[in-house]
Amino acid sequence: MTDVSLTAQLRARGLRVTSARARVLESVQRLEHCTPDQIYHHVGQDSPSLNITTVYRTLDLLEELGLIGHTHLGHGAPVYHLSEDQHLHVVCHRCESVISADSSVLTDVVASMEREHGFRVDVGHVTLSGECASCQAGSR
Amino acid sequence: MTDVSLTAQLRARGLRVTSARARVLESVQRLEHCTPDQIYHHVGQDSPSLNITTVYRTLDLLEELGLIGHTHLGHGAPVYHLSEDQHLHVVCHRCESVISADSSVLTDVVASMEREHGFRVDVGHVTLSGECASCQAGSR
DNA sequence: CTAGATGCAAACGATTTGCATTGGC
DNA sequence: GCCAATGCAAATCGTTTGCATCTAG
Repeated sequence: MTDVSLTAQLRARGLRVTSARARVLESVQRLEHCTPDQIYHHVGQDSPSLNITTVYRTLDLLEELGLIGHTHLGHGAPVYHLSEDQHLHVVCHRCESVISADSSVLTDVVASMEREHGFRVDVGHVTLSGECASCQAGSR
Repeated sequence: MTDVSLTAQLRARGLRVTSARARVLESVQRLEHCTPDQIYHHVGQDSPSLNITTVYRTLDLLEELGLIGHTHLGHGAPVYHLSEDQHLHVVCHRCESVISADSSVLTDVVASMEREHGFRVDVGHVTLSGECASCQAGSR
């Protein structure tokens, strides 16, 4: 289904349908939350492997097409995910663990940003950070 | 006042009170939302200038002391701000402009993350991203 | 005087760019 | 065959590390 969508989107823009594009999209789908480097290694398990540069360029393209999105969990590399799995990322800045929360917790925030600032929040791109339950317990 | 606090915090930990530390803290205070590089240049307008390495090390220290905090507006460098100006950062991923919103819009989200996941959200570290009003108008 | 702070240069990880080659259409 | 897509190497950006020197206490 994403596949059909990819081909359609590429054709619609006069871009070429290549195996690199399909393979990167599959990896994002499979790995769920993944950095460019993880995708590079995952794709590279097949042969021939893709160049890391191509992974970066393809991720940018897939994002422009609206098929994937990314968020920043912290200082490091961004993580990519399919646009269709829309959820909120929550990361602990002590132990780096990530939990996914339902994006509905932001419904009111989205509405008030829209109302007060005309700003349209992209929920899939939001990461909340703070301290998780076990780190709060441990740091005492 | 932040100054008194800095000296006190350093003394309390047996660390040294140096001009580099005071100058970096002043720059963060003055510049409001600033990257390590911007701080480096701002501090460097005086002489003698500080080394960029010292800026990084000092920012880490000031953050550990709880005097400053940082958030990630996007792909690039983090931005630092005084802990006392607690507000929510909102950035447009098209034009990169940043607006500050009152952190109270997150009150309910913070409460529900606490209740449902025992997770304590750090509001000063949160950045919402999306599309600002003028970019929405422009992209049509 | 001595440990902690700073400067300097080099290393590092993530990403981008320029340019030559390849491959969809 | 042509232009988009890819590979490759080098450049770039932000940040960290190792080590020598300096300075607050």
